[in-house]
Amino acid sequence: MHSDITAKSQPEPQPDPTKDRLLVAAGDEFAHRGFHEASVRAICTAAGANVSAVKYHFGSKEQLYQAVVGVAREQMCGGGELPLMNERDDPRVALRRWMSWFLNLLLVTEVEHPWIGEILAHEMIRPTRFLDEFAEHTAKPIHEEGMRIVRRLVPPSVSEPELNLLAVGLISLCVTQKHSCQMLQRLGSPPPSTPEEIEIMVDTLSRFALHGLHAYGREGAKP
Amino acid sequence: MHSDITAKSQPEPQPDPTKDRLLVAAGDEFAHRGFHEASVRAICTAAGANVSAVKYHFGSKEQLYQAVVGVAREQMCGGGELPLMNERDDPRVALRRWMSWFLNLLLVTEVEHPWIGEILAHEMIRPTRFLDEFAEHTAKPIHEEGMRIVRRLVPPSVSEPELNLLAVGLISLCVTQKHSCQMLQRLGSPPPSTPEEIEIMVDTLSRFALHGLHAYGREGAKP
DNA sequence: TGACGTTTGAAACACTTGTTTCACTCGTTC
DNA sequence: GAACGAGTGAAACAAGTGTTTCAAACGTCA
Repeated sequence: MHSDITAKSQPEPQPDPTKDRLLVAAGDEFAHRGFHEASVRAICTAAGANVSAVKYHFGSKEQLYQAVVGVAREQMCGGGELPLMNERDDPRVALRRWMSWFLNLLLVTEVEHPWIGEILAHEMIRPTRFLDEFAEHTAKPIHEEGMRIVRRLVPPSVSEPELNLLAVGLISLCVTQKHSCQMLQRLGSPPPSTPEEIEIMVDTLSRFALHGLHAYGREGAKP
Repeated sequence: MHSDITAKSQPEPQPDPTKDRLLVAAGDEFAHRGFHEASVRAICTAAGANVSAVKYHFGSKEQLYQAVVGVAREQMCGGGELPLMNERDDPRVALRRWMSWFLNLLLVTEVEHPWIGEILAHEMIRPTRFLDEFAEHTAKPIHEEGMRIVRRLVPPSVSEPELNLLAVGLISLCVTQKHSCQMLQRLGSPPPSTPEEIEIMVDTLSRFALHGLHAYGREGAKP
């Protein structure tokens, strides 16, 4: 264990360069290829480390993956908390704010959290136990906040399953931009990446959703 | 080459049992694990065939995959053509019909076309050349029909990029039900599978979208 | 019966996978 | 200097990959 030159007596665990390089390389590799297809040797080559370093610093490929997932989630949470709607808030404003937060979370990933999106995409078709945890602690709050907003925008006569479906619809409008980007760019609609472009998208989608929810279940508003 | 007992003289190419079993087993395996992670040996074991049969009947793993993709696309097209909107059609009816067709295509997969959805999900994050072809010949017509419908439901003042974004929004509402089903069932909203359940979903989503599009871009309709 | 092309079976090919071993260097402490 | 633990390097491990080879079996036709 190497310690700081100014603090010999207190050997606080200095971040290990090799361990850090492994973590970064593993993040890139797992994000690009998914857990099963990622290669430990490729990670070590990219990190300039020996294969034995994985065992030494993390224990195994799976534990390395868990470490990467932990970092990825921290990176994601660093982007700011999910803004919750107060009782006195205008639900229309809350909807727009929710969408803006969510779309920025999904699409501004290059610098802030480069791994979580790709890792989740892989988890979505070949789940590991991490997906359960993510659904419970990260996706569920977003969905529940969507439910709360929807509930205040539609008449009280709308049933619970319908509310749920509409909330999922709001999520759909956002996640598809990230999740189906390979298809969207082949259809000539590459997802935006800069905050300015994203804000335009938020504008369009939130107005669409707002009108859809507001007229939903009101018979007189039939177009 | 073995021929029908009743038609010795006309040796029409009878479907090869081994080849067919390989195709079915490969479809399941590729759908479940994706091209890269699927194992030729696992496919052959499931098909009760020897590994050499893959080389003999198809040439290689990649050519076997292409054969599976071909079958999967045929299965999908067998479900019925995309209903196109005529000039005299009510665009509101056309929207509902488009959504119904699309959601049924995505969700009624167990019997009719069990592979295409999963294969596409894998392609979406690790594309092979098949994704380009699929985008061009299958996804593009769906998207363009969505554009035509949206165009007739919003005021002419709405710009082309906005139209595009709204059409992608319609697609999003549908594909998420298939594409994110692993997450949705963890959120307590497992996608429907029976035609009856799907029709309820079509009802809710098409009304939501209809109202959203109808009021979109009309200043007076601001809620 | 013998010859022919088609199809299969078992084995080996060369290669990659995650994991493990062990000698080795390095910095610190006694 | 000796002893110790942390960390690294090269090599080997057993298992798995797609592919290839080649002899054997098959039904068909002369």
